Amino acid sequence: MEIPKTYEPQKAEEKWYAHWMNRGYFHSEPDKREAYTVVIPPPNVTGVLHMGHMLNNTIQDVLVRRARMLGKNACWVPGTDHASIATEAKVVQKLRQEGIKKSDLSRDEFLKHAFEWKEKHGGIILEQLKKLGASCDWERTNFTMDPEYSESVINVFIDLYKKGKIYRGVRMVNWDPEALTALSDEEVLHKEVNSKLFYVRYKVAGSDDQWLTIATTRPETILGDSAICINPNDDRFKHLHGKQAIVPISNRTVPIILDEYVDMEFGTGCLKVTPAHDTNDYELGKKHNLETIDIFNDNGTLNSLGLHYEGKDRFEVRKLIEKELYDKGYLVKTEDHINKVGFSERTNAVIEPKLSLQWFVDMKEISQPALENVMNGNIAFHPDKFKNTYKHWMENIKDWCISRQLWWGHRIPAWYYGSDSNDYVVCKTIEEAIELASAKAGREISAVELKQDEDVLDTWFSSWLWPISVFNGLTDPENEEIKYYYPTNDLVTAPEIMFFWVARMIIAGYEYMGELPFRNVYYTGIVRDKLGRKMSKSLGNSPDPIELIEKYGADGVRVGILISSPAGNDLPFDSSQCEQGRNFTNKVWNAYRLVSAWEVREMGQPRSAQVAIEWFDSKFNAALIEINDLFDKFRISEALMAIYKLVWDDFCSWYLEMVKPGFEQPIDAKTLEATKSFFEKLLKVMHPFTPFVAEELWHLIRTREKGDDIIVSQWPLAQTVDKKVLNDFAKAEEVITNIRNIRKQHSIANKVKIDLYVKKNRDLDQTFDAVILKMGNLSQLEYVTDNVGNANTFLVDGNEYFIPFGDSIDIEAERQKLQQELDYTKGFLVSVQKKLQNEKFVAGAPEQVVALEKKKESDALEKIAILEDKLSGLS
RNA sequence: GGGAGAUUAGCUCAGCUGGUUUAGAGCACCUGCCUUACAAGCAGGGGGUCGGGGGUUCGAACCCCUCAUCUCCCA
Repeated sequence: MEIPKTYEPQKAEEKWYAHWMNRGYFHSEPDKREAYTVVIPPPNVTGVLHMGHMLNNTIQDVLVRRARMLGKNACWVPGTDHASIATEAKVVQKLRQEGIKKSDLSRDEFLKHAFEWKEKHGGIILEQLKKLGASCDWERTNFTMDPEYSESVINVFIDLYKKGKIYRGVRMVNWDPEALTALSDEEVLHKEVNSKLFYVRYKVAGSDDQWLTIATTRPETILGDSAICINPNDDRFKHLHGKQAIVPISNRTVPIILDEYVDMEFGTGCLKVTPAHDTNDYELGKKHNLETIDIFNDNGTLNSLGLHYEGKDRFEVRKLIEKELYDKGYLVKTEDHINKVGFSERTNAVIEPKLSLQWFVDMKEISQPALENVMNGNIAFHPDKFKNTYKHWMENIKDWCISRQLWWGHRIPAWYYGSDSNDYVVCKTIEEAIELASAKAGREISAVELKQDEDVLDTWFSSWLWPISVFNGLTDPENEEIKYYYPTNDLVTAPEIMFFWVARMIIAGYEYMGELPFRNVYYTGIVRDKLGRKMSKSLGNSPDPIELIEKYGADGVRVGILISSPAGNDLPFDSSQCEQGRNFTNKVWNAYRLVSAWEVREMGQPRSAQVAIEWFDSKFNAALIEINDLFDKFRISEALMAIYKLVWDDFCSWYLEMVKPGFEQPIDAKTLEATKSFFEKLLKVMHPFTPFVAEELWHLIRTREKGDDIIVSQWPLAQTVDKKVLNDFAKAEEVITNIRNIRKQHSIANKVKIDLYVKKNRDLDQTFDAVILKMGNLSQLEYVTDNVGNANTFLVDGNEYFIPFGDSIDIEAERQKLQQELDYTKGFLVSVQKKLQNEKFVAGAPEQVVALEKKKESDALEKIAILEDKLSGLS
């Protein structure tokens, strides 16, 4: 059968993925083997695969496939996240297109739409992961709103409440006026924007014409001012102590207070205090007992306290009020100003600090073990520089606002029965609520009187339980699976969600399992485009991963995305890398084509093949040891590069060329067998990176029993490395390269056989002479004692090599070449001798270092003598 | 404003406890080859005063100081 000249990935990918699924290789059940567990960072249920997912999941698959081959019981749990804000926003938008307003729907009606949307779009991303080759245990697919999962979330809320770690309170929160919900600090992105600094003057109360001037970026909030604050040490304003000021437009009289918080350098040194609309002002307000005047509606328009601006949007009011202040003579001047403004991560709306009644988790105490166990290395970060960032955050951890004014998510299990802010109970069911509320109120409370909290929990309040809840560790703590699979082994994720997710999973792990959730965290970088921009939908600079897979094959894309992606470094992605990956799969394919064409005949094994096998055996083992070590250090892309070079350079370019019989010549059985067995080992180490082509070739290279699949084969065991063989071969390689060079310089075709003479000045191992003969296409290799005249020469390890060419030799070129080498060697000698002449070096440096320098010196001297001798012989 | 990290070839990165390094790899580039596995290939080659300056040391890409530039995180 004719084997195609290029590898065709599509068919192989479909065939083998289906085969793996049918054989149940991805499925894991607890057994006696050591468990290796990875939980997927659950993508948004309605999301689609982007390059970040590709990177992240390829790394996970590489780790999982290798663990499986190491004989571990590998379990990779997939699933999706309900992503409350993102999903709800999408559903709202879709309904709007259909002419339905969310506010016209009841909660249940809305949730029905949301679930329909989830059924329709949910899980697309998981299907896409299959195309990539992800070997997830699909029977274990989880969703953060699955009934049992939801139960854990609610249980944890109740438990933390009972422990006094969850409280309800009025706090300054980040308000998203578009999504109409509170956000956690982590969901707010701060960006620099060009804005204006407005200088506005306030009249000092009781004076005729005494003014003070404040500077603000938000003049519209003047209507909510409750004080003016100055630094008590500011000599400029001593005369204002104890006075009051009149707020422009609203004409309210507010106190002038003193606090060292005010930066005397910034603006005018006078600060307007608006406790309802600025976090720092809120703190000031609390300290000085100021009135809190909230002038905004939830959607960012002004309310009745905004006077004649009622109903207008905050940004519109900013423009209008500027004019009014100017017209009335309050606006002193404006300046251009760059400041940082918070934006909603989801809706990109400008965040409004807003006072509201929300639920919080008290983080101080429960986060302690999470900090300790990362700092002491029980949980390892790769790269570990992220420990610093983590430490900084954990040491300054703030309480976590967990309530969201949304419907899509886990509804807060709190039940209200009265008008007092304390008239509520926290429990799972309305039946319990009736009981608890009655007890608390001291009277019979009926179901009708009870109203469940309208809010849902922050999505991360469910994802932080992910490594536990996918094994039902909270609802069924004694079950076999949680005991077997938890703690999981490695987590692969992006540093952006270190606080959102990683830190909180660690916290939940210690709080609920008394143990770490995973041992290693591998942080990937951000995938960027060629220009260094983050890949994003809005920029349209992100290639569609599925199209890439169709074009380059899944293996090609996997290689392309990993080839230059060290942990924690951003990955500037360019599709040419996938081309490199595809070329690699094609190279291996063609190596197979070559080997498959060889026919065995009973014959002796050529010497060149025999030594080639000896060499590659050591070479492979040396590389395997390195590859294992790189894996242990989570240096995944370096491991891939080591494999790439082992396969392409060592196996294809050297080994196969050495054992390859002449055109249409047969091969001996021993060499073919050794070659096939090397090939199999190479396919095994390739398999985690390029699973499809590896499986395909595994089955082509030999007929296999049922169940003999590479995915479940045993990872090669590293055997002994003969360093002498490697060393001797390196010298033979150098000789061959020199021969090729001379051929090229003199345009001698590869087909033309040439002679090589060797003058032995030193011990010379002749093991690889047969290889030199073959690879150099020599007619003979002869050892001589005298110089050979009229020849090209080169030096390897102190021995002289001659290739005579009769008349064709270009003496001048040869002289130049020798002179160049001589100059370099002399320069080198000088640098070595400088060291050796330095008495302090000889006295101070370790013996070995000095001995090495001496060896370098003698080698250089010897080389110089030979080169000079040759040069003089040329004239 | 606070914190972390980075700066090595055109690009992306290695270089681990300072000494086998007048610095390595892959890609890109240049030259020659359609050599009968692969032109998605083969063979060969060029390219870096290790961001600038100062210091410690017998010895610095590596340690210290300083300046510059960039990235990320937090407020």
